[in-house]
Amino acid sequence: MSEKPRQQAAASGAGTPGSAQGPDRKPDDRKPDESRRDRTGAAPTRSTYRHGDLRRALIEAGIDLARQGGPEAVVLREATRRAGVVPNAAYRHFAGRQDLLQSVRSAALSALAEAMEAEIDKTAAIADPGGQARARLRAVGTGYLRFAFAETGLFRMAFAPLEGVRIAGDAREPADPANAGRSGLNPFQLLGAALDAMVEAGVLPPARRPGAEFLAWSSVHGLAMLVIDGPLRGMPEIQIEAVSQRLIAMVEKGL
Amino acid sequence: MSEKPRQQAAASGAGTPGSAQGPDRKPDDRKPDESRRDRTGAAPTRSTYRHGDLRRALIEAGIDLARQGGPEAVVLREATRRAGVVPNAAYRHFAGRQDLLQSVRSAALSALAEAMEAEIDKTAAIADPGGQARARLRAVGTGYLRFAFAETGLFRMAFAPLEGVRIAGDAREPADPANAGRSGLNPFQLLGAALDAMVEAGVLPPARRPGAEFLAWSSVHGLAMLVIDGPLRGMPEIQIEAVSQRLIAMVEKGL
DNA sequence: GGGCTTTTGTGGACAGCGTCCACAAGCCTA
DNA sequence: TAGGCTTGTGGACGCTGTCCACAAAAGCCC
Repeated sequence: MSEKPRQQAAASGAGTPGSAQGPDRKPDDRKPDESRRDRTGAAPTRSTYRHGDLRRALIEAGIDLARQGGPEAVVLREATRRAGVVPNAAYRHFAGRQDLLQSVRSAALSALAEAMEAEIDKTAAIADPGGQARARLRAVGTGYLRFAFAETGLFRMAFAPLEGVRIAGDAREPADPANAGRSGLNPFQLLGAALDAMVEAGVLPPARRPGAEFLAWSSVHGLAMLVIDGPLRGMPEIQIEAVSQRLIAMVEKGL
Repeated sequence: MSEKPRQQAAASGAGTPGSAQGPDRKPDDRKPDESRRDRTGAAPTRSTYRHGDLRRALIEAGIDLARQGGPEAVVLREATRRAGVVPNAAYRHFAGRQDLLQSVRSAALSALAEAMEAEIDKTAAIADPGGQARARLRAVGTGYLRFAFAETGLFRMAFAPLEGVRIAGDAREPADPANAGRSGLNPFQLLGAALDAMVEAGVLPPARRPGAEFLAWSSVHGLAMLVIDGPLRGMPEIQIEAVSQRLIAMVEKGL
């Protein structure tokens, strides 16, 4: 997993001390980004002074960085480097590093939502409504945990503290599309929807829904955190399914 | 404690751009630290070239920094500045920033354990063993959550990801005294002990203990995280007691 | 089309950070 | 008293985020 947090002064300067790519940085070595096509419809001109969609490129670079090093690996200068652009160019699209981070966070949250949706999709074939609703809740937990373990960097990015900003928004608030998966729901709304389905299918008493939501949120998120970098680190993935199974039992039995 | 807070790099450089305290840094403005007394037994000499207990001073500065800014606010140079020492001096006591952070983390963990113990102490007066055991578990949860909200910076410090280091150690492992409260137990061991007491008092079936531990860990920790910088941010503290109450009901009813 | 403004990227600079190296001051022991 | 060990100093390096002034491309209007 965490091999090398990448630069950031990390440990030793053993990697690339001075050389890097200092003086030979020319605008010509910029990679031919095709994303600018969609602006003019024509082929890109030879000159690449204008990047085309730098904002998106920076966010994608940030996601890549976050994927393999978490929030602290999202370094503004490195993102611009990958986009083939000078550091200051980022300030035309973001107020600063925090702003970039926030966009990367939204993307990470969206990725989490999609991972959960993928898991939910597998339950579509179940005919029995009650069984389907239960399987859906289980899928929510499984997707959440699987993502946390498979994409630890992105998961941490999704929940990094960031300058007094609320993360995913309350489940009762309208969803920010940037944080949502293809269904338009953010991760926590997906969980709420799963509980709604259980109530509707009659496998969860309505009176128990609020408490169940609370408990499910906390326990799934807490488990992920404890496993990722807490005392439970290194828990075998086989247990994930078992834990998700337990989750639904917990919710149904009430609290 | 801290005589001269100096200035703090904190957020942006917008505060004091240039001046700082450049050339007038003299060894004479170092505060007369009395901690070096215990080395010689005599009064400290006039010369303060030797600090006396720099390691401890740096950790304490780190705790102070973490308390009001979380892990990322623990800046090595600022810690040395507060200790009245040149940045490199830290390297005589710590391998680097990560190493300092780890020590600060241990201290934060210990503070958490002590906060929990303080809450536990309040339950000592209860006569009925079953009631006492239940109150103790409730106290564990309350103490954990209260600390998370009252000392958010330290709490985040306690659980910050740090170079592939396990945090509090497994509950089954021997306790690291540096992480423990006055009872010698770390936060998670305190929870385990509370569950043990419940089993012993006969209010928790032994077969349900493992699952209960899992659930209690995850839900309390997850709740704290979600409230601190997740979608639940800003939850009124009044609810904390209610949540702790729920926690015990949950554990007893099983999962 | 030519000249204007607006957008977007460049170049250079600054302070702060973590870290490394060589050296000096203090203390301890032979 | 001479040497050696520990601990703090001074100076440097490369990295970071951010600010400023300037230049290139694109859009707009006549």
